[in-house]
Amino acid sequence: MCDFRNWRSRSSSFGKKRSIYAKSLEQRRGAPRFVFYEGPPTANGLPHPGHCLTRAIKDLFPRYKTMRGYFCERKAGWDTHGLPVEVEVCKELGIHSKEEIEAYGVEPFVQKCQQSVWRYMQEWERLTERIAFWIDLSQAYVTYHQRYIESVWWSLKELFDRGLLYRGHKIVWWWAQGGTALSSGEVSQGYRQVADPSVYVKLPLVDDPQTSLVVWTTTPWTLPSNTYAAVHPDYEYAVCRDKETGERVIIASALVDSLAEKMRRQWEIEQTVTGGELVGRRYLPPFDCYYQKYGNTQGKLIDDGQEHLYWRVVAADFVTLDSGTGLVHIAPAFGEVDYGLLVTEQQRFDPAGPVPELLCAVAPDGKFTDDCPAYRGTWVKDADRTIIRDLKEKGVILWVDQYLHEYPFCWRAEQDPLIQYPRESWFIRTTEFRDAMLANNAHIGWHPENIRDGRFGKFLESNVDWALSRERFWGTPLPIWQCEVTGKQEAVGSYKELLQKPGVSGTEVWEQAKAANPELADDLKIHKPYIDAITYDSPFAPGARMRRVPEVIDCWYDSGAMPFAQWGYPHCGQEQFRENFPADFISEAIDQTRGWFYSQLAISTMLFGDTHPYPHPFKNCIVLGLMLAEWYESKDGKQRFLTEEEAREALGSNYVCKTGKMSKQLRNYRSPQEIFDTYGADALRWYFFANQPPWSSIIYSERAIRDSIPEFLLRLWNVLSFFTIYAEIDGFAGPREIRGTVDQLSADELACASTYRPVAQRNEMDRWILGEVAHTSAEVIRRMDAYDSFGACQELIRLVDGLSNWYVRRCRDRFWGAAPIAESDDKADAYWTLYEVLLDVTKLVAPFVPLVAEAMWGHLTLGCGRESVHLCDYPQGDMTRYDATLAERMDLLREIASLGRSARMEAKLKVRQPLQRVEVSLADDRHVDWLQEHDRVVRDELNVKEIAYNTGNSPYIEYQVVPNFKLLGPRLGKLLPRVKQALGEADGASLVKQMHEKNRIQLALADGQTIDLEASEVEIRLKARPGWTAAQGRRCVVVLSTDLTPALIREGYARDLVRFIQDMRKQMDCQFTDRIEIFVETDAPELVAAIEENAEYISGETLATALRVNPADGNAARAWATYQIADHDVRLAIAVVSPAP
RNA sequence: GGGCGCGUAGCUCAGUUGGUUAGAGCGCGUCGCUGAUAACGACGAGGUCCCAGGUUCGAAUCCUGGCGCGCCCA
Repeated sequence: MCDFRNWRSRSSSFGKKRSIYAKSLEQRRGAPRFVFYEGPPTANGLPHPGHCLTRAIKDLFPRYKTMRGYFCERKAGWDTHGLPVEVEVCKELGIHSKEEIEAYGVEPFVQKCQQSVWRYMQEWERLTERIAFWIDLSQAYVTYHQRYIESVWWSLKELFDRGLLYRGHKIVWWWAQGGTALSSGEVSQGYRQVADPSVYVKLPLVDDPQTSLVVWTTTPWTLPSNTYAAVHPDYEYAVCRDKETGERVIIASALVDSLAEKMRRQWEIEQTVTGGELVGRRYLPPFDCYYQKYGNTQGKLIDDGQEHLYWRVVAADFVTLDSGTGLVHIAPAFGEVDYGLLVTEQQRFDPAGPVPELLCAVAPDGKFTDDCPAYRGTWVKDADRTIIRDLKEKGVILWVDQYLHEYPFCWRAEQDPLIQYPRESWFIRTTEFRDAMLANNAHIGWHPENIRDGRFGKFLESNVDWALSRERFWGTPLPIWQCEVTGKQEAVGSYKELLQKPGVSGTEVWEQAKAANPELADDLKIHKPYIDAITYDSPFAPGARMRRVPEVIDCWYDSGAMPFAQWGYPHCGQEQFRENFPADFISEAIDQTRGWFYSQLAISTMLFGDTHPYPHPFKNCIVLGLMLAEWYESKDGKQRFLTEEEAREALGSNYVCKTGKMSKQLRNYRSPQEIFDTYGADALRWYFFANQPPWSSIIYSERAIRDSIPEFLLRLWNVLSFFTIYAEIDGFAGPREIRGTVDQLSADELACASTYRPVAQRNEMDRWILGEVAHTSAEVIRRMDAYDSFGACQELIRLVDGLSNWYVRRCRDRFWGAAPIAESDDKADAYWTLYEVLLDVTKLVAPFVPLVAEAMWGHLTLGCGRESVHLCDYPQGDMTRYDATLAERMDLLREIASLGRSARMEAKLKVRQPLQRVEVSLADDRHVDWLQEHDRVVRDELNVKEIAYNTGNSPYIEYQVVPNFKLLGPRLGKLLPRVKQALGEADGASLVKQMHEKNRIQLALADGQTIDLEASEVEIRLKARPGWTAAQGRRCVVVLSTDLTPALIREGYARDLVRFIQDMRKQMDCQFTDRIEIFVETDAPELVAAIEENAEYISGETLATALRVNPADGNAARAWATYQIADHDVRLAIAVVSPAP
C-alpha cells in the first residue's frame, strides 16, 4: 500500500537523477533535435520563487520533447559580469565610488568579483535539483570564461570591421562629486522633492529683435550650453504684443491665457503660425560664449543648401503643452532627448564640412569650464542664482518663480544632486537593423502572441543605438586597441590574435600575478587590469603603440551572445553551434523584453541575418508573468505574517490579506525551500502550470499552492492507492504476468499477459476510459506542441476527474468480487484497464510532475521494465480506441446521474433510500437504446429500481424550440428576433411532432410570412413542468417518482444498517478482508422485518458470515453501540471471525 | 506623459473566428458516502462580465471614450 505523503518528501539522490537524465539523452542521440537555450541567471544573489517558475517551465518542455522522441540537450549557463557583482563586492569592502575602488586596487577588486560570482552557487544548485530541473550544470557556460569572452570578442570585431561600432556620447545621470554614472536603478532610489527656479527666458529673433521666442527651464545652468529651441510642428503658436511694453513674444496659442495671467501681462495676439512655420528661424542665445565664435557659421546640407549650425528653431514631436511655453530650450549635453535632437541635426549636414557639435560648458566635476569664462569653476547648481541675475540685467528674463518637482540625488551622498551629463561611450549601430530585427521578430512564436507586436515590437520600433560600453571594472573588456598617436583603432578577435600582434608586450603583468598567487583563475588574464597591460606596435604610426580603450561592455551583450558564445564559436564548437542554432524554445519573465530577448535578437540579426533564415536565435518564447507575494498584515501595516493562521493567532480578526511585489526587505514570501519541504516540488510545479497561463502574473500564495494539491495530485494518487490496495489483495502483479519482454509497458506488451483481453471485448466503462486516455493524450500533445502548457493541464485534470469520479467510482465493485482474477474476465478486465490507464497517465504527467510520476512508476512497474518513466515514450493516443459516440453517451449518462442527484436533493430523499422509478426525458432519441442497455450505473448511482426513457410526450415536461443562432443568424439576419419570438409562442410539442415527422418546421410569422426551418437550424430544449420533483439540463430532464412502498422503506433501513456496520468495522480497525459476525438488537418489528428481508444483502456488503437479530444470548458481553434508524434504537455489535492472513 | 497588459462569483482565474442558461477550483452552505478512509463525493447559494456610448439580428467577446490596477519606458 502506498502512502500519499511519500511523494512529498520523495527525493531520489542527485546522482541517480543525473544518470537518468544522461540516459534519457543517450537514448535519443541521433534523433531530431529540440534546441533549448538556458537564459543565464546570476548566481551572486539568492534564488527566489520567481526563479522556481522559470526553472519549472524551462524544464517542462525539454522533458516533454524528450519523451516525444527528440534529442534535447540542456546546457546550463551563468551570467557573471556586471554592476550587481561590483556592488556586492563594494558592500563587502565597505566602499562606494570608482575612486575608492581604484584606491583599493583594480586587481584585487576584480579578483574578488570573480569569487563573489559563485557565492550562492550552492543554493542555486540545490534549487535546480529540488525543483527537478534537468540541466547539465557540469557543462555550464560561464560568461567570464576566456573561451566565452573570446567568442564575444569575435562578434565585436565583426561589428567593428563592418563599421557598426562607433564612439559617441551618451547622456547619463552623473554624480559629479563622485565622478561616476549611476544606473537607472540607483537613480530611481534617489528622487525627492525640491524647489528649483522656474525661468522663462526670451530668445530674440535675429531678423526681428523686438520679437522673442520664450522658453522655459528649471535648470538655468544649462542655458549657456543652449543649442536650439524646439517647437512641435503641428501646434499653433501665437505672436503676442505686450500692450505695456510693445515687445512681442512667441508662445503656444493654447498657453497664452494661462501664461498671461500668471505673469500679469496683457497680450494681444497679432498673428498665429504653426510650429512648422517657425522652424528654421534664428534667434540670439541667452549667452554669447559660443555665439561669438559660431553665430554665423553655416554648414553644407546633405540635401544641398546651407544652414546655420546652431540657434535655430527645430521641430520635435516630444514638445508638449503640459508645462512651459510650448517651446523648449535644447541643451544636448544635459538631456537625452535634447541629445537625440542634436544627432538628428548632425545627420542633415555633409560631414565633409562643419557639423553641429556638442556644446558643453560644464566639466565632469560639475563646474563651468573656460568655455564660459563668466562662471568658470562654479558648481552648476550654485551658478543658477547668478545666471538669473545676469539675464535679468540683460533684459531677457520674462518671468521667474519657483517650481516644486521630483529630482534625483545620489543615493550614497544625499546632498549631491545628480545632473544629466554626456559621457563618451561606444555604440552599436542597431538602428540600421531596425527593419531586419522587426522582420526577424515577425517570425518568432511568442507566447502570449501580443508580445510580438506589443511590448517587444513597439520596443524594436523605437530602437536607438545600443550603448555598449561601461566605465567599470568587472566585465568583458571591449576588444579595441587604439593608436596612441593617430587615435586610429582596430578590434581584436581573440587572445591568440592579440599575442600575435607585432611587438606585443605586457603579458608579464598577468604572469607575475599568477606566479605570486597560483590560485588565480586563468580566466582573469583576459580581464582588467591584466588585459590593459598588453600593448603592441601601431600599424598606423611608426614607433607608436596600440593600447586598449579602458571600457568594459554591457553585460547584456554577454548574455545575448550565448547562442554562439556558449560553444566558444567560432574559435571552437563550430559543429555544436551549427547543430544548435537557432533554439526551438526559450523562456524568461517579461522583464527580459529589453534584456535578454532583445540582446539575443539584436546580436543574432546583426551577425547572422544574412546567412540564416528568420527567426533566430529562438523560434519560440514563453514570456512569463511576474510573480507576486501574498501575505497578511495588521491594519497599520506594522506586523506581517505569511499565513492566515499566524495572523489570526496574533491579531484576531484585525488583519488584511495583501498581494504585491516580492520584497526581500519586507520578507513577504516563504523561501522555496520551505515550500518544497512542506508540499513537495511537484505541488509547486503543478500549481505554476495548472492554475493560470504562464504569462499572467502568478500569486505565490502558500494557501493557493496547498489548495491546488487535492484537485489533481491527491486525486491521482488516491486512484493509484485504490489500485495498489486491491492489486495486493487479488494478487494482481501486472508486469510480472507478462510473458515476453517488459520494457515501457505499452499496450502491446500488456497484451502478452494471459488474463489480458482485447479492449474490444471489455465492457463499456473500460472502453470508455481507455478512449478518454487516448483522446486526452492527443489533446495534450496538440496543446504542448503549441506551447500551451496550461491547456494541457486542463486536459489532464479532466481526465483524472473522469478516472477518479466516474470510472473508479462506478467500477469499485468489480474489484471487490470474490472470484480470483484468473476466473473472472470482468475482474481481469477491470484490473488491466485501470493498470493500463494508470501507466499512461503516469507517462502523460511525467514532464509536469516528474517526482510524483516517478514514484507512481515505481509502484506500478514493481521494478520491471524501464527503470524510469522519464525514459519512456510519450503516449501518442491510439485514437482507434476512442469512440466519440461512446464518449458522448457517457457524458449524457453522467449528466443524468447528476440531474438525478439534484432532484433527490430537492425532494430531500437521501440516496440510501431506494426509489422505484425515475423518468428521463430526452431531447432526441439517438441514445435511448444505449442508455437503456447501460443504465445499471445510473440505477446504482441514484439507487432506483428502474429507469424509463422517453423522447415523446411526457406529462412531466414541455418543449421549447429555439433557433440555432449560429446557423440562422447569417441566413435570416434581421428576421431572426421575429423567428425566435414565433418559435417561443408556438406550441412546443406540436413543433417537435412536426420535426419528427417531416424533419423540418414550417413557421408562420405574425405578418403571414412563412419560414422553413431545417432540423439542424433549431434546437429543442426541455423544461420540467412545475409541480414535479425534477431537474433539467440542456439535453434531458430527470423526474423522480417519490412514492415509497413499505418494501422500499425497509430496504432503506437495511442500507442504513449496513452503513452503521461499516462504521463499526472502521472503528474496530478491521482489515478490508476480515469476515465478521453481526449482532443486532431492536424492538421495532419493521426493522426486524427489514433486516430479515435483506439479510443476504447486508451480509454481502459487510462481509458477514452470520447476522443474528435479537440473539438469545442478548446479554453477553459485547461492545454494543446504539444507533438510530427511523426513530428506533438499534443496538449493534460485531465480532471478527476470520482475520485477514 | 508614452507603450503594453489586465478589470468576469467572496478569492484565484478560464472563457478558442461574436450565437442567447457565462464556467472551473478554492472558500461558504446543505447533504451523502464510509471496502480509495489522516480520505472521498454530490448538490446549492453566489455574477449589472468596471462604466458609458457605438457596430450588429445578436456583444463578456469587436470599435470609441472614460475610470481603476499592474508592468515597462520617459
